[in-house]
Amino acid sequence: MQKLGPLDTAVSQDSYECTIAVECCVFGFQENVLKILLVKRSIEPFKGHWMLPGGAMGKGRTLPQSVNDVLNNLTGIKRISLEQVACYSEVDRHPIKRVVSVSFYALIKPENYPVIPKNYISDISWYALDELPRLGFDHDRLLKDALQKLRQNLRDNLVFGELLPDRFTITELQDLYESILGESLDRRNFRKKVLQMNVLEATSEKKKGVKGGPVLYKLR
Amino acid sequence: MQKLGPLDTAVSQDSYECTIAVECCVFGFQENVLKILLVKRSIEPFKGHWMLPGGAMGKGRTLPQSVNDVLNNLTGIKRISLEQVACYSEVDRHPIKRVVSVSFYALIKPENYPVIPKNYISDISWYALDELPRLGFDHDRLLKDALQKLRQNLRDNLVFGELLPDRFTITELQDLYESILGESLDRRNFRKKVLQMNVLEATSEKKKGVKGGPVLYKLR
DNA sequence: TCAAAAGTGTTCGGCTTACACCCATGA
DNA sequence: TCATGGGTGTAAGCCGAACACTTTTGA
Repeated sequence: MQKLGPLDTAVSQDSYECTIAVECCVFGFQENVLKILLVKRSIEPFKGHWMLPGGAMGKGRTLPQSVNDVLNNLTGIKRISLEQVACYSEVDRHPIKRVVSVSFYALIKPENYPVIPKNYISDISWYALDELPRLGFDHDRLLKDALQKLRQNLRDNLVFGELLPDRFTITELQDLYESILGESLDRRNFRKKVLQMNVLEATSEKKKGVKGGPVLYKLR
Repeated sequence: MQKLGPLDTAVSQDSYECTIAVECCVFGFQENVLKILLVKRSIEPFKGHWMLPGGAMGKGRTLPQSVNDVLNNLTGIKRISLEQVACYSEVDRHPIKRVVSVSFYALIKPENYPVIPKNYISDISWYALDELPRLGFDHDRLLKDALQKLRQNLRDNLVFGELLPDRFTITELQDLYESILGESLDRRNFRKKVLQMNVLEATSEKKKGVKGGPVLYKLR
């Protein structure tokens, strides 16, 4: 076993310090499919590769704050809420230096957050999950883990963040669920289930421009 | 919003670096109750306080490796397997310097891992969960989160690590479950459930010295 | 022999699944 | 008017919860 640097988190002066990065899987729902926000790097390493937006934790900033900082600095997205996924510490996960990353996911409505590539990002785009490019670093794995966590949370809780507009039909909600879970669900059973959760409230409006004239719901 | 130190995890030379610590909730099952291994600090800050064993990540070491390093250096425990719980990044969680901690939990048989206080640890002890002292730093919270994760994993998977001896009775297994979950379970339902999971195998032996002569089981 | 723990089966209710027809609306 | 999607109910199977008596063993 390797000799430890510091035995104590409190007092040792010779602590080995290391860059902590945050990486964020920003999920959005667009054209009826679940998408993930990717950015293209214009610098080495992994120049020209698509990847999850990420960057170093700021001094005096917590990890969730840093995710917001990073997103704002790379994509223009501001103040979104996040869920922690996991921490990645393999020594060689970054080709140049040691970086420990903490990954997060977020659920947003793309139409509320116009994105622009900033700083070293040359391109930015929402990708459907089944049309993903190969990602830089170990972000394929990070994305896989985040999606799994999202699915788990969705099954447990019915939290769909702010992926839908304020008023939505049950079919739209079902499309969202199917898109996230990657499986199709029975219409009647789905309706029964979400209605008896008692979190939806029917409005008096109906959705126009679609056959059948479905009732619009809102969150209670 | 605060200016970011580095915008890029890859190239910037001026990255803000910070100590990463690991903290470990080592659970054991002793005298029929779930216990947690605590150590008493002999140095400031929190001198004289009980806390979870923890320490800085080592250079060139992953987080799980570092947990093992730290445990070995503080308690003598070697090579146990770990589950990641969460990452804690509040700026003031350490009174002297900035530390980001990643917490883990582990399940071991205390009789297999004799513990001794080493380095700056003045005392070490297994505590029942309902007799806990107040812990130093934010370890009360870390422990609470770890216990919740352990319970969740237990409900999902039937994984009880190596908390039990090789041969055990179903009642012993049930005692373990009740102790971890903090609730009592119906004997018949519990038996049915674990047996139909098909992970237990009855041996031809019966446990001696206990009334009723229960059959000993082992993991399949 | 008696006290304590082991071992065993059934019933009930709720939840999930599967499934088909009529209605409202836009084209 | 017709094609599309919206809206609805019921039956079957599965799972978890509740519950009592007999058997085995140690004391």
